[in-house]
Amino acid sequence: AGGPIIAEDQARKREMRLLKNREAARECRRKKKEYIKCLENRVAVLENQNKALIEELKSLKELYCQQKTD
Amino acid sequence: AGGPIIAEDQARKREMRLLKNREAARECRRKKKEYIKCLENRVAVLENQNKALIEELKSLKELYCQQKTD
Amino acid sequence: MANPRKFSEKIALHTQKQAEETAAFEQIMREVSDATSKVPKQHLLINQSLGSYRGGSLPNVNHIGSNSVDLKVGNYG
Amino acid sequence: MANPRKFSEKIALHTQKQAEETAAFEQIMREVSDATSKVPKQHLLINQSLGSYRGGSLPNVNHIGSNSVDLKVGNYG
DNA sequence: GCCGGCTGACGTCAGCCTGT
DNA sequence: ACAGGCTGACGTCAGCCGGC
Repeated sequence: AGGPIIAEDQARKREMRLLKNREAARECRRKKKEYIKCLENRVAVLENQNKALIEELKSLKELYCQQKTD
Repeated sequence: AGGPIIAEDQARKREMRLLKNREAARECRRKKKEYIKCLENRVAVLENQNKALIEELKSLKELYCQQKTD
Repeated sequence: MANPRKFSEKIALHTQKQAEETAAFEQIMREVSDATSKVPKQHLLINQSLGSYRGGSLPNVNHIGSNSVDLKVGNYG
Repeated sequence: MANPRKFSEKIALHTQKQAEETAAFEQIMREVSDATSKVPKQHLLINQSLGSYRGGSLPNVNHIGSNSVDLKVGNYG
């Protein structure tokens, strides 16, 4: 009868799904890793900008206070 | 003979390792998730501080320029 | 050493840096606020109403269950 | 909408915000630099040697293979 | 040395959301 | 409704590194 034939089709369908999901999982892990690197790099950039802004604020404050005493 | 007994010990050793590694994997995934949340929260905090510092720098610059014209 | 393997140490390093940077941030904000509160010369004008408005909406990383701490900045007026 | 599921969209949002913030950062730095370069009154003193030193070491996230861009800040003197 | 704790990477299952 | 793409979470294997 046609039973085993249908079973073979379902088996191939399942293997296809597993293969697709396998590759998708690899790409997903890669993207997640890249996202973490993006976050760490963004933290580093914001850190440097914060330090530079604070230093600039200190300098400008000193200039402002010095000029205020004139 | 003592063959099967040794095999049973090795099997229990293996199951013990698998169990330990299972729980370790759960805790590791939890810590990784917490680390990502930490990074995202840190980015948000640095973002707000950056904006506040830029606004403060703008205000102080205007005050400095205004007083410079006296 | 600067980039540990364990996630616990990474979190510890980030929280420590965040605490230090927040302290330096609040300190410089207070210093600038104190310096600008003392009126320049003897003008005595109250021109600080607009121009120093800090009311940005917070980024809101996850909105629920994000364990966010110190997200909003204080008003150093 | 603000917190997409796909990692690609998250990365895109972060890179976009980083570009905007970097532009605003460089702009305000140039403005302050231009405002301070014009000597206050007619004093004409060169007192800008010390006090505006920017030479911090960079955080250095991974030191290898981190694809770090725009990590160092420029010298707006 | 070797052994155990943590983590990187894999494949699989279950679930959400979008487009058809 | 239903199939398909992405991702969250699981268990397993392999590998690194610190402590015994």
